[in-house]
Amino acid sequence: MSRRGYHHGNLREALIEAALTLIGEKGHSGFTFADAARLAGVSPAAPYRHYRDRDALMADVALRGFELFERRLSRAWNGGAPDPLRALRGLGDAYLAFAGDEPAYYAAMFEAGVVTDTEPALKLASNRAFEVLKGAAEAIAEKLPSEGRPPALMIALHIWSITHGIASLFGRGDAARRKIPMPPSELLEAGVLVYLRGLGFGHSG
Amino acid sequence: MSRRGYHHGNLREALIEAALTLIGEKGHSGFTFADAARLAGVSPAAPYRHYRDRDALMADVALRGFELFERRLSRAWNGGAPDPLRALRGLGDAYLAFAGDEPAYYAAMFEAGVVTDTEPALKLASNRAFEVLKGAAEAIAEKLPSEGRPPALMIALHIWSITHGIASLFGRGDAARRKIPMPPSELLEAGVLVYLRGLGFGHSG
DNA sequence: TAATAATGTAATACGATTTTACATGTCCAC
DNA sequence: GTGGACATGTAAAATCGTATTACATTATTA
Repeated sequence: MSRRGYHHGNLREALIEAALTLIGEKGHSGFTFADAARLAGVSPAAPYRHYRDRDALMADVALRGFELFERRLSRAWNGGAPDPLRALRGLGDAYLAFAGDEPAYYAAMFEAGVVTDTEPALKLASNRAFEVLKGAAEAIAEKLPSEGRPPALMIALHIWSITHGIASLFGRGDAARRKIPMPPSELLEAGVLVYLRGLGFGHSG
Repeated sequence: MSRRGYHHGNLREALIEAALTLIGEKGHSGFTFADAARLAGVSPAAPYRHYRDRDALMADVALRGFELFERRLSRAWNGGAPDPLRALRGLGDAYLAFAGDEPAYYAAMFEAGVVTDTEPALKLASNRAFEVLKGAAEAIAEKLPSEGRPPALMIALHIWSITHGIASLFGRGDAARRKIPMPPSELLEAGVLVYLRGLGFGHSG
């Protein structure tokens, strides 16, 4: 992060670090390109060598966020071990922990208005993170009675939605969190258990 | 909106209108105080007579958004008529329709980083909107088997979370929407039905 | 090692933010 | 009604972020 001469040496990474710090402090609209440059110890024009504008830096933060997110979710899911239900619980906890522990990444990914469709790398990283959830839903679906079972994609979207809703409304690591009389992880676990019971989970099928 | 003399006559309202227009066009971070002033036809300093800064204007947009939201949700719930299940479906549809049709309000309420806890009026309006959901959850809970039934508050939080998650991820009226192969309202309805089945809805209790 | 690419700075133009002093209009007490 | 207080507007100016351009320095490599 500290530069040794005329050239910084690793400005791109330093700008990402600076953006994360500033977003964490003041929210996704509370950081400027010039702030990031100052924090990295370079002139206000230097960041333009690495990013077209502030939004491009934000998009790169989101990209790295999705990549980190995917790793965290994959590790938590752990291939469905020791059993799909426990692994799913761990997956939900990892999702909530990410939103709580990395509010800057989370804001860049989901709240800064970054459009994931236009940038292929961003779209890919976002899809990969979702694929972890989809894989989990498929493993769960196999344990369900086949009669009237919805597609695994729909199950994945339901679980993603309630998890994302809880994370966004109650599980954020900043001032915008709404307070409720229970931990978000408990709320999520209870909700998913009710949902899975509604799908006949645990019955023979 | 058009002024007749030295004084605007209704600048406060005009600024809200301008903010909604600009947020709708360019997202919650894509409008400035000066933009709003220009759109209202006044000097850049005029808005400061009505709002401390841009964030205060955004907070007022959020406040009005919550008030409108509460009216829309109340009307959709309609006291639980003709029956709680149908009314709940209408409530969910109203929630999604609000997010889709009023992305500017929705962004100010849920994505602009407005802290609802510090401003009493904002907190009140936000709570009132949630109370509609809570009332619906209570009406639904009465139809459930009493054994192992979670508190109505928890049911309300589950339904709020999945609805908000679907609205945020798939149901927004702007470019940040992620695309899925089904309408958000259908995804929500299916999810809530599974959840209610998991609570024993429809069984005798 | 010399040319070239990569990466930084300085200077500059422009616009947004925010304050201060001042101008104009509204409205209520009398 | 009218005069003064208050509300609400403008103008001007200081400060800062954005973004471009010309130039300076370092890294890379043929």
